[in-house]
Amino acid sequence: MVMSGDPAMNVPTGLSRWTGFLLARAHQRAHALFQDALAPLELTPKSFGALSVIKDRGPLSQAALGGTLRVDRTTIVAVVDELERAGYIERGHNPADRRVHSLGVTAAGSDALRVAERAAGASQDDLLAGLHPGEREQLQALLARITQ
Amino acid sequence: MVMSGDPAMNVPTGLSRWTGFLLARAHQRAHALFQDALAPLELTPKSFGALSVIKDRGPLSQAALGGTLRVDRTTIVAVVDELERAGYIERGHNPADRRVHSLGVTAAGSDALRVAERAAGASQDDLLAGLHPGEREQLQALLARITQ
DNA sequence: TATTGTTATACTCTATAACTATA
DNA sequence: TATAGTTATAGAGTATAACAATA
Repeated sequence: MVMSGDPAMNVPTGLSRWTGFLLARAHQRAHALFQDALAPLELTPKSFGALSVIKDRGPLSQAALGGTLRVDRTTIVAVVDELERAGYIERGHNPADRRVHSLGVTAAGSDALRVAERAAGASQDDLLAGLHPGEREQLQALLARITQ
Repeated sequence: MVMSGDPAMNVPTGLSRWTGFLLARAHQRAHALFQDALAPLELTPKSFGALSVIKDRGPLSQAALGGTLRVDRTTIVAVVDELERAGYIERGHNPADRRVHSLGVTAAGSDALRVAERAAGASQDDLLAGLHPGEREQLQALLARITQ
């Protein structure tokens, strides 16, 4: 009962059999939608992810944040700078180890995250507009299972 | 009967609800596997895609190739250079319009594509190792439907 | 005037190397 | 010695601008 084929010619016919190409296209679209949805909040998909992790797991170090997001610690610096400049997070001190920055969300960051999550949700609805609720869950579950 | 949740903690918990983040992770993994599989053949995921399109739709112009792959025509130049240098394609002439290059696959390119497709298939099996055949088809079909 | 292919250039993203301050 | 954060730098990847040839 599963339909294969090339429903909308979205991907060059011969390439449509490669999951990698479909993933590339789907990701490209998701990223663009996400980016547009978050832009008014001074957030990028990456900084939104960082803010979300800091809110969930904070206070945590920049190294821990980078490890969670799988981003190099040198790349994390700019992301944290950006979030701090926007007033969404603070670089606190860790009395137990004065090398580390203890990242925590501010009240403004918490508010921004709530708004951003609504915007992200709307962009996700846009991305998944063609799928029924059950199909969205299926896709979500299948993707989770091929993610290393 | 659909299972949601976070089967393997592959994505930071709070982020696992965002399809975009799962797509980013899945694409990142697929790209790495694809790249490794194709490297011995002097092919990248992008040049493999180009070779595949030229084989399927050739002879065609660089502009047409770029349009199909959604890659800027200035970016296509290097991809075509690379494939030509490897001896996989030829830049032919179009008598009807002397501006365009008529791209066609060589015999060596055809052979390389066959080998590359086997390698790509193996890397795809790797990517989808955790999914049953029916689930692979489901994922494929669902991805095709959110691809613009 | 518009289009094809090309080059030069710039911009984004990200990692490596090297530094400091701590441990 | 090793680690956290930082900076400078370099390498991909890709787009914009400008050009020659051709339509």
